[in-house]
Amino acid sequence: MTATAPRTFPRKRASNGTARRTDADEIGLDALVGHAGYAVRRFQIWIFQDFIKTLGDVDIRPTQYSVLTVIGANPGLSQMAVAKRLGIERARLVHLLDSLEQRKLVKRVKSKADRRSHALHLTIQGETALAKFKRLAAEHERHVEAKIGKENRAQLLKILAGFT
Amino acid sequence: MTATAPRTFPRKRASNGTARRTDADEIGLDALVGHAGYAVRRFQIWIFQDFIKTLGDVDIRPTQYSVLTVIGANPGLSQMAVAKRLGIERARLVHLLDSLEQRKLVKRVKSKADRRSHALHLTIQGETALAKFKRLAAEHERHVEAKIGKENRAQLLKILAGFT
DNA sequence: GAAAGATTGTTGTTGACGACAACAATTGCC
DNA sequence: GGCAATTGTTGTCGTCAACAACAATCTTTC
Repeated sequence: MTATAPRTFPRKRASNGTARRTDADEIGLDALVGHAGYAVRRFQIWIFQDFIKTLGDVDIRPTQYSVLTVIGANPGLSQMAVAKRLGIERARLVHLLDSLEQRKLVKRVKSKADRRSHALHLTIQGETALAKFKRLAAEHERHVEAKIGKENRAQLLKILAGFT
Repeated sequence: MTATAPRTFPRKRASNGTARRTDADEIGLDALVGHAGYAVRRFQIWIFQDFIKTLGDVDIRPTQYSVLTVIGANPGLSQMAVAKRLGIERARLVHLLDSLEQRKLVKRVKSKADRRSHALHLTIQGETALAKFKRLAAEHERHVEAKIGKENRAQLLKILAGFT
């Protein structure tokens, strides 16, 4: 655009007299402080990033973990039931299960009772893998405790119990 | 509709007589209960949906609201500073500001001190609009109180204050 | 004072994710 | 038997985070 590029300017030191306020600490949030949604959002981002990192070696994301956990605790569920329970779109669950089935962690068994639906089960490797995932998830949960405090985490779980 | 699915009262029963466990209430979550991330995620989805619905008439989403709030409280900030403060990618902020600028709520002023950066300001309409947004956001916050309880919300804000 | 490196805004891509819509196969209902 | 509803699937669209590359500009360093 502006092809003229004579940059020989007298030194305008922006960092001398006028504070530039580029540091996050100095910037006020005004009304944002006191908004539950903002705090929850930031916390959720942090917690997911820690979960993803902690379970990075096994390459399991939070949603995948929740699917495996529910299937593990309730073998034979249909995709619709899992989707409803976890608040996932059934269209989305298709891809999630495709991935998990490809990794031999889950298998779709054609249901005898309802030939439209699939009964979801963990494979043998899925069971042992989930056990490992749970250990790593527990480690992640300890990170949360370390971040906000043990009793704060317990308090939080109690407050939000109605949403699980 | 996702998180707090309305209960289906009549127990569904397959033709063969075995309970089908399609209702969410009957499905256990096993290890998922006790995971802070899961509860926080579900709560965050609920809270954002209520925010979007409550500010639906003015068509303002949570992220847009946070950007407007920070600019309103700190006029003249650069895009980089806003992005850092809110934990948004600067690439993402470009589109957000494009939209807000198109709606005449925000203006990008070429900075004198640093010709690379833009000083962000609310327009006059932006100021009055933000005032209205804040009233609606306060209404949303009352919804949160009604959902989890007044002192629970306060407790939550205290616990998560470090993430803002 | 000029070269080298860092920063700012921008554009683009990728992938996870939610919301919808349409479809075939199957089931339930009347 | 016929018709509406359900289940899994495929596809599209839009939001959002994470990167990468780039031009313009600033800062640092020699």
